[in-house]
Amino acid sequence: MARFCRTVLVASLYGVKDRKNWMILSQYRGLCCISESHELPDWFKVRQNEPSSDVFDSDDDFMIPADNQVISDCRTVVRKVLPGEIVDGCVDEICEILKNKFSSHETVGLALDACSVKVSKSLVDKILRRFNNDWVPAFGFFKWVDSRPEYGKHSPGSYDMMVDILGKCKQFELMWQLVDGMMQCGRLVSLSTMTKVIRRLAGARRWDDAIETFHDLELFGVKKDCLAMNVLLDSLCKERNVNYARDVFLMLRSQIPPNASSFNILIHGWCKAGKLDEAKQTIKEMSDFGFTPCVISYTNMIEAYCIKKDFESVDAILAEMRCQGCLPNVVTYTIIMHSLGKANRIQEALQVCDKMGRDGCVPDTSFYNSLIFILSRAGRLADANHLYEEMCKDGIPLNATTYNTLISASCNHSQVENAFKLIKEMGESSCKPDTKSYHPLLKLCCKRKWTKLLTYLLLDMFEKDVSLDPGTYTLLVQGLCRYGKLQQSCLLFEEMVLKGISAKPHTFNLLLEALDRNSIYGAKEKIHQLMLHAQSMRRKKL
DNA sequence: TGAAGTTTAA
Repeated sequence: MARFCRTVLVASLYGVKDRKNWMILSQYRGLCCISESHELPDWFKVRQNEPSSDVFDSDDDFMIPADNQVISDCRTVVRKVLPGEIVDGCVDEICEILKNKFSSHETVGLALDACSVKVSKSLVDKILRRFNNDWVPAFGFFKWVDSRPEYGKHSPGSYDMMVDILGKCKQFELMWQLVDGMMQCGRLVSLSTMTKVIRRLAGARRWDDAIETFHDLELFGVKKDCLAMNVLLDSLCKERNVNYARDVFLMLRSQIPPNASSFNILIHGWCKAGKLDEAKQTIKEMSDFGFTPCVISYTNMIEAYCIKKDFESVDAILAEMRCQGCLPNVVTYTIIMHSLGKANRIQEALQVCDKMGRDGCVPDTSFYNSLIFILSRAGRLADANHLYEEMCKDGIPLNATTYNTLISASCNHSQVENAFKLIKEMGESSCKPDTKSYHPLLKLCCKRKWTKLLTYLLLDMFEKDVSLDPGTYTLLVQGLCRYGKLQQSCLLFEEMVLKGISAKPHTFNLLLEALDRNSIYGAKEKIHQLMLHAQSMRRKKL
């Protein structure tokens, strides 16, 4: 029954020559949940090099429907099909509801009141993980659960996840309200909570706020110790403000004794910023303070020279390490091999593998991933695939990066079917596909104007709860616009802005120019309004 | 993600 309804729905969707898919995708994501297993639709099975305007329609006449009839029809069908048949546990039932569009997090609760599932702690965490890019449904659900008398209190872990989601989506006012709420509920705020707050503030370039939060830690019952200081230093360094990190460090170190990590964090910050003199100076300070520079300190320096392609200096540091009795490890070797590969020095890169073996250092997943990357970049996709097989055979665990690297390589070599095979395998393995897995395929579809395949991929993403992140929206809006799919581009742009994701000025301009060129003034006005809306939202956030 | 390394990025 379920399969039948899905088929009918999908068929009717594709039957209308793509016109309404985009509206449905944008307006009613729940549609995608009706499939129990996913297969490639027939039209995909035609090979890409066989000309078939029907399959890879490069000029479909997409139109926005005048009313929302299609959407409400789909809702009716989906509702009829749902109970008991397709819903696999409470998680799916709740996701089904949460995938609708909500104007605010308050309205989410009203929609959820209609369902009668038993909420458990693990269910809350699963839902939060699935909606970690969509704060409105996540927060609405979180509040709704909180209001149910039988649930009790959220666990500190769930609170921390929610804090992180709000921070990631730059909802800082709500984030602070939640932290205050945690304070009122007892001693729920921990260093882990405040770590999320500090990292997200620094990530939004609110460096002063991040520093102020550190100074206020004790108000939240969290100790201002070396561990907390390191979180602040690391957040500042990772968000490219190593100068701030240094100032904070100089200010704090008389009150809070640093450890070796504090120095290594700073060394890493300087190295990433390409400031090698400062990095060397910090290594000296580290020794003066009584900490011996370790493999991490040296590896940071090596990475900085690798970025500059200064492999002679890399060798000099390796020699110095040996003198100090500090042996390079798999991380050191990965960095060197990767950089040689990127500098098109493949032979030398491969020699690193031998050298590592002689040192008795065992390759790990990241090392393999790196090797797969440089081999495919050098056009040796067959060797890369062979390595992947070797990993499977030798029991070296694969991770999402292994798959994502291979998918991207396959797309770059126009091996679309291999990319699909990998994404399918991924779904069946323990590492689930994420936005990065789909990214290269989406990009290729935009470039080749494969609208149907693109629609299929988006359906597949929604089905697997892979939410679109800002990068993917940007890719789609720009990609569709560049390749002449202006209306689809506008729709996605609208969805992006309404979700509170800030678009880059470049994206605005690209769209406006294209609409101008095509004299589509109505849409131009609409995009302009959305742009103003986005700007005022951004101002509110600041 | 979080004291160092791997994919993605106009």
